[in-house]
Amino acid sequence: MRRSTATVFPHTPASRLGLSRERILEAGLEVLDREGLAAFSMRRLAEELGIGTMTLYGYFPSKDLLLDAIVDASATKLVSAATATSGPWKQRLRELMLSVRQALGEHPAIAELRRTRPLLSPGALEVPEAAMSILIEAGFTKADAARTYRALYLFALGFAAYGPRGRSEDTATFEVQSALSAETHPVLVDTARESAAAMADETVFELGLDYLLDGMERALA
Amino acid sequence: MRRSTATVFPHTPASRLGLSRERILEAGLEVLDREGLAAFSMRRLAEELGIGTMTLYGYFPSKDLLLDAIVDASATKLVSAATATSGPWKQRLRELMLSVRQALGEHPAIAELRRTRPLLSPGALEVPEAAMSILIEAGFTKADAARTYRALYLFALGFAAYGPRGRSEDTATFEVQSALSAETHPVLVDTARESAAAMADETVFELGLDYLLDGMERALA
DNA sequence: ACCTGAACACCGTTCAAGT
DNA sequence: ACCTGAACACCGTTCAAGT
Repeated sequence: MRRSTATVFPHTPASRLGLSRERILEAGLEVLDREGLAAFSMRRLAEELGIGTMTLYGYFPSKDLLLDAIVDASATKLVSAATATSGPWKQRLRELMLSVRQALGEHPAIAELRRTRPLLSPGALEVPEAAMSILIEAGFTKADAARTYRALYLFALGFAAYGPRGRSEDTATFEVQSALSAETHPVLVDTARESAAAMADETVFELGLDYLLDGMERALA
Repeated sequence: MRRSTATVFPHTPASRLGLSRERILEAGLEVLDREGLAAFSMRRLAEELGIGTMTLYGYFPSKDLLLDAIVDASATKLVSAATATSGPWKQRLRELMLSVRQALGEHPAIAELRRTRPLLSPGALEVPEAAMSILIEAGFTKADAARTYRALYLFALGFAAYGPRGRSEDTATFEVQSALSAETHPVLVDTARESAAAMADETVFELGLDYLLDGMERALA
């Protein structure tokens, strides 16, 4: 149902203000990136574009559908990354998941939005198409390939949504230490610096991804 | 700063309405579970409790701090799960992560809230304390143990926040198939049933967890 | 002391009107 | 045809007042 936006509002009206759905989506993504989902409102976006709030409703029937369209548009950009290469399956899958993670990481608000908006536009499906192709070639059954891709994707989403968020390592250290006492949490106290560093560590994605790929390799053998 | 709630509002006032912070948190979690974060409002919660909206502000200084307290309270329940057992490190860690996943899955709105609320209350720290202890015993360095736990935890959060959500397998199949064409997505079309099943499959968590644990074992060797 | 209604500055969206 | 202000039913929170 939600996907019918494009057919309900099929073409750009002859705007007197230089408006178009694309222009609105672009500005919407900017506001999301800059101020976050919580600050995103129809009134705020209209102000950004210098138009009346209700003008937006000539291009998108609701805030929800506008957000869906922003998610779709930003997902389509993944296509080029997905159309990659040849080589050993582990390496190809690794590169694909790294590009997924990068794409998710560039727009943190998008990852948040995806929680309630499963992504099924053609552009967004390039990644699972490529991943499933690699997995089946590697020797997984259809069912195992699907479940395995799902595990990889959920890890990438988890990292994008809950991973490092600009917070500095020092801040994290302070936060961890101030909540601890040596009697109740001896190990965490002893590893406070390392735990704080891990929270800010972007390479945790690659660490987890390599654990997953190695575990997959073992399951194939 | 956010954690100072408890000291700013240290005790339950002598309520004429049988109110207490605990009672409010309990009702808040019920509303979150039943209606989701989007529907949660101070007015809605007050209505649920049969009190004036502003009465809530005598117990919690803001909606944000009330939500923090709900997250903390629900996290503390994990303690018992964390105080588990002996045995091989893989098995102990596996059980611990399964209990984390179960706890996160029982209250989906909590997983959503954690996105912007790092959890540092003493109760919530039992799990990382136990996990780090197992990992160091297994032979990981402090830094690798911290990064590895982080990867495991991000996978659990990803599954809780983005995993199966009651949607039936049939619905998922329909949604996947209706977006596909055989020319552009041959593999997905060929595996539509399996891909849809994977989206609804609760055991994907265990699959990914076992991949991670096997990969970790290999890294130790 | 505990509790609360009115009011303010927000929000998404309907509807009727303006060009 | 495209664009929009007023109005409605919401929201979190301040403030002053009620018991």
